[in-house]
Amino acid sequence: MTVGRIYLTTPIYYVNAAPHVGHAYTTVNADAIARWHRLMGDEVMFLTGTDHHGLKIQRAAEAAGESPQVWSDRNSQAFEDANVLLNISNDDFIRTSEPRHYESVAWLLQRVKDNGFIRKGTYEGLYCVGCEAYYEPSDLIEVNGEPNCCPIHKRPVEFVVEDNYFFELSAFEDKLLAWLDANPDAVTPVSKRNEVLGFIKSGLRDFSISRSSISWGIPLPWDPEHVTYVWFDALTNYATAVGLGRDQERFDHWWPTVHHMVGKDILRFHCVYWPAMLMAAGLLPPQQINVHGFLLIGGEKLSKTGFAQIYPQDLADEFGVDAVRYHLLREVPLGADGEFSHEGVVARYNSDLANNYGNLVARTATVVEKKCGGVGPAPRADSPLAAVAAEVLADVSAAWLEPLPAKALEATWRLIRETNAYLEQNAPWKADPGPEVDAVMGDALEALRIVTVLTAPAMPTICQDVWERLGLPGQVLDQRVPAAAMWGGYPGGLTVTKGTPLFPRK
RNA sequence: GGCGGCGUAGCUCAGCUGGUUAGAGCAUUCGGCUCAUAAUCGAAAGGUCGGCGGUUCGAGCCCGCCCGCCGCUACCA
Repeated sequence: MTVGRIYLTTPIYYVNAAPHVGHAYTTVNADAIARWHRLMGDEVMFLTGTDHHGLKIQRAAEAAGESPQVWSDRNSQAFEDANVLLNISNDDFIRTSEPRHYESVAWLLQRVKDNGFIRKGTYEGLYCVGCEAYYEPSDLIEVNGEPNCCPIHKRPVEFVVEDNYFFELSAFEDKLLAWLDANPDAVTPVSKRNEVLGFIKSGLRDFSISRSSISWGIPLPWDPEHVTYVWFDALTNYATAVGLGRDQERFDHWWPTVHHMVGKDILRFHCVYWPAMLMAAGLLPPQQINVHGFLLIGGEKLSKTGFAQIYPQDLADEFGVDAVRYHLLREVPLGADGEFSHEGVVARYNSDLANNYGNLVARTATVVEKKCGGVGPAPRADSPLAAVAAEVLADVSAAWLEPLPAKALEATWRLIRETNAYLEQNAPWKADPGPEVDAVMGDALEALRIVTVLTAPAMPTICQDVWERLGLPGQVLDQRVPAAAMWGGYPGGLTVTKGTPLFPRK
């Protein structure tokens, strides 16, 4: 299966907090998928970025005595730094405070309004002056016998009526259901798709898209007294980056090949609001939205266990960037929540990386050195490993496209295990140098070559290292699957280098 | 309350439209090997497939009830 062209996104991260493993989880998964598609020869655009608007940012900036622009841009840099650290291959990095985004948001809003899906209305709510925010009655608490108090400021909220513009989400129930019905894979995994369906079927209500009480945001084109409130601002970033309203040709090139990678907390906005907004503008909804769960530490959501936060830099210092990437991709499959622990990282690092992959490279190189004069022989066309490799390639390819990186890596490791067993069975270290030993070692080298191609999206740097140890020229990332992962690609006659352990045991 | 999902070896999980002795990885035990990062290979052990009842020639997979756990139930980024 070839996709041909794909536009991948991560959410834009709110610059209110520093990047942690949760962000890394989403971003690394999206990155590996993007790299897999490049390996397939697909034309790929991969976007990530940061969300700069909203009251929290405005407040935090004020508290710091800075403009929201300066404050948010500085915090945004931390996310760019994290991307560099984690070897993220994004083609663009968007900030919602950029002029291009203001242009695209204004264009989209005007278009939706012209199509008749934005109306003026009044937003009535319980407003806390201290928070400058509205609350739902269920959020309020009782303080000293006084009901309806703000949970933060512990004082009564006020009933306020504010002029707002509303997006007529209610007009899109049928269209959204029809879209999901016609595109069973539009939302993955199925459990999340069901949630979306349930939500839509329960009835959709229009939502407010503007605020006149906030100044840090994008003004509405037809009423500059209001700034855009959340949805049209944040979600539109995906369209901004490919030129919505500014470069029609470019936009048409990439839309709607877009695949969004999002956490389950923002599922509804991406699977209901966003498609409806696009439809309202006469545009097509996203091709796919991949919803993942949360990393848990001791059963608790990462972001809520403040003291227990783990930062990518610390993990990278201890295990190396590629090992961290591998772990994030392999340990918790996309979809459900999963436990993240230091012990878990160590265990998987030792078993998968040090004992299996790293050690296979080491033992193979040593035997080639001792029995083949350090020159890697060519594999046999009819090697028993050839059939395994073919199955693995098929499984791995399918898994990356689901997309389930964890499943893809698990399938890849099968070839590593089979190769270790193959070496055991043939025990080339016992035999005298000759055609038999050459054949076995050629097979092992070929299996390693294939494993390394298939693993490159997950661990680009280590795999390039292995690529060179095998004596192969060029860049592993320049290889193209499936051709480059088919049996028989190792030419033989190349100098094999052992080198130091790729993954020293912990 | 409503809607949805989950509960399978010590741990993390696979098990498509029901069909011979229920699978994988890790962990454990035993044995082999010694090329390798005390890595690796083989074998074994380990499960009343949450419980009860039903449909069926036959159910982990279908139906009903029960127990336990979780998610969503909107303008919070």
